[in-house]
Amino acid sequence: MKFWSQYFVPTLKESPADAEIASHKLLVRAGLVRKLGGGLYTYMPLGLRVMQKLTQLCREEIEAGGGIELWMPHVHPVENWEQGPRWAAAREIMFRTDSAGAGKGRSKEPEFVLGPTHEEVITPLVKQEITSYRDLPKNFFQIATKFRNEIRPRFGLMRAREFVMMDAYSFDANDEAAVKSYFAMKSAYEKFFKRVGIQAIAVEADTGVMGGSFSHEFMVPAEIGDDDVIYSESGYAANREKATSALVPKNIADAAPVGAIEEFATPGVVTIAALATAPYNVPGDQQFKTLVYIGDGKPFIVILRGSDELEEAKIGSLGFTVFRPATAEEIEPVLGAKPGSLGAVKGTIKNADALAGVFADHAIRLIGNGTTGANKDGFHLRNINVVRDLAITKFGDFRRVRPGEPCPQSGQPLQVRRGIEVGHIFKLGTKYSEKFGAVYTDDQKQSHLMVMGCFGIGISRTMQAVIEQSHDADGIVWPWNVAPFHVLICLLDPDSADAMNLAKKLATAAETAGADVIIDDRAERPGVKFKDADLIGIPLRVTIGSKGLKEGIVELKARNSKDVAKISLAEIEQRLAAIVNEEKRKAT
RNA sequence: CGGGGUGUAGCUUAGCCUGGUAGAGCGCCUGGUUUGGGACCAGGAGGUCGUAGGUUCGAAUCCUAUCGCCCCGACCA
Repeated sequence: MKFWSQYFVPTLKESPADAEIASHKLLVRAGLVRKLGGGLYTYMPLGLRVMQKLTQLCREEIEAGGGIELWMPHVHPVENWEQGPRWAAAREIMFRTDSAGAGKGRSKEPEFVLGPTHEEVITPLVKQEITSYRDLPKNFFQIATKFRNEIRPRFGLMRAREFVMMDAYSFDANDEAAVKSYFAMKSAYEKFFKRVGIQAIAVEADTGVMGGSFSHEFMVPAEIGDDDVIYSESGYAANREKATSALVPKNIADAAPVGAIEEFATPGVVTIAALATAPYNVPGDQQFKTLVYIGDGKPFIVILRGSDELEEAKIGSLGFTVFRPATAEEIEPVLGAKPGSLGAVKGTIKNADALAGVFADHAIRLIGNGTTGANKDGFHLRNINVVRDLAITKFGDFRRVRPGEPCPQSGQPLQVRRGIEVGHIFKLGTKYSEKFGAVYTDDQKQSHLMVMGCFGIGISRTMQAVIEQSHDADGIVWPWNVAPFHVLICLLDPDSADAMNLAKKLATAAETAGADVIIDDRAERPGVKFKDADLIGIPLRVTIGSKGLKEGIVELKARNSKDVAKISLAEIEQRLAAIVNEEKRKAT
């Protein structure tokens, strides 16, 4: 048991000026964290207790799902990252350092990075240690600090530059086994979030180059979330980056040409909207929108309906390591016109050979014959037929889904809501094992690449997500399993030896039943103690007051209820133990 | 990185527009009265007004630069 007067729970009456959302304010007000700098937080004693509980729950479920815990360095030699597949894409968010600060004296300074995640460490380790199919599958995990130099940290622990994450890495002999590992982890995640006492739904997530449906994010529904979840009543749920709809029928017939291409002057018209108004009157959904990107140094084109938005993440499926929108200066020499008059009609592209490809969204088939830029400033072309006229390399899904479109599984209207990503599971395949040479020998003496998966749970972010999902006007309402303490004994008259003895006796009874107990023995007025008790959100409160003692009772109150039960001194020990046992049972 | 905002005591802030002795509430310390939902009274400590320049007789206030923080966007392995 802990005594509040000797512990450290610095609660605040007022919200800090730099916190905007409820969970961030409560984190600080309840004395769980303090800020050092943007995205950098100290876990105060109470916050650390919550983190430790989350960590232990996570450890138990990941182990039950096949994980083996280890601990890797957070300082990584840069060579590991240079050898890996995503150095170019990841380096921007990595903290970089050298071995000795300034290190001016030496010509060659070893260089290090702080680990944002550990594929580049675990894969070489496994390559070194595992060479036989007999040692597979293996799934290693750690629960440790991660460093990411986020461009914009947000909302306290929600997106921090240093944070705590569980990261697991599975190694399997083949694809089938890797899928098995993947779903074992998915089920471990579901059990973990259930035990935490938080509603987290698995949604399909962007898989980048892998394709298929082998990435899921675990989302906590919340308005302040960073991600949009697209879902339908039928159970379909996907991150907007990944979501599709049944807007375009699967076997839509290609439209026949309606006539010869006609060029027409559109002076000053450089937007979809402008072309949609008089005198042109070409509706957005009859225009071809031509976007130019630079992928790994080469320009490429994406064609969408004028009325659609590009979902940039979906470009990831094209296989470029890094990509970005092209600038007007980069576009003109390739297409021959400035943005606003661009098109992908065969023969109009000034330097078609420079292009890495022309990728078209399926939805342009709905246009059939439409209008697009002429690659000549101030001119557009009409009667452009998708099949006959456009220089398409490949069709794909690149558009951003809109709410109301039919669900790809059930046809019901899609809906959207915000979510906080608290976990992500990913079937990696052989992307890393290839780079690092992680191979094993099978029972036929054949060498094969190991098939990998990687899995993450944001532990510190989950702490805040719990608060975001479970609080009221007075403070936090901790679910039993992650509460920093289960029972708060509110000692209104700490100077009374009888009251103190009773508090200790009840604390012992609750502890014996399996609860963590804190006794508020501060020399504060009752109002202060009650306010603080609600603020820090301990599930069970026992109030020992001199009035009650005269009547021979103490009071029992649950944080998530308004009811106050008066229990006689004769019964209280037993009742308290019984309630603790019941709460433990409910929380599993 | 673009846009916006902001920086005054441990915390929340007023003052800035219109330059002239830096103010309040909370918290803290001392004493007293209180004691079941953030008590009251009296006294007290605590601020180079983010930093550096500049303008001025005089700068928290005006100007410039710079740094930090917050929000929106972009970005997000």
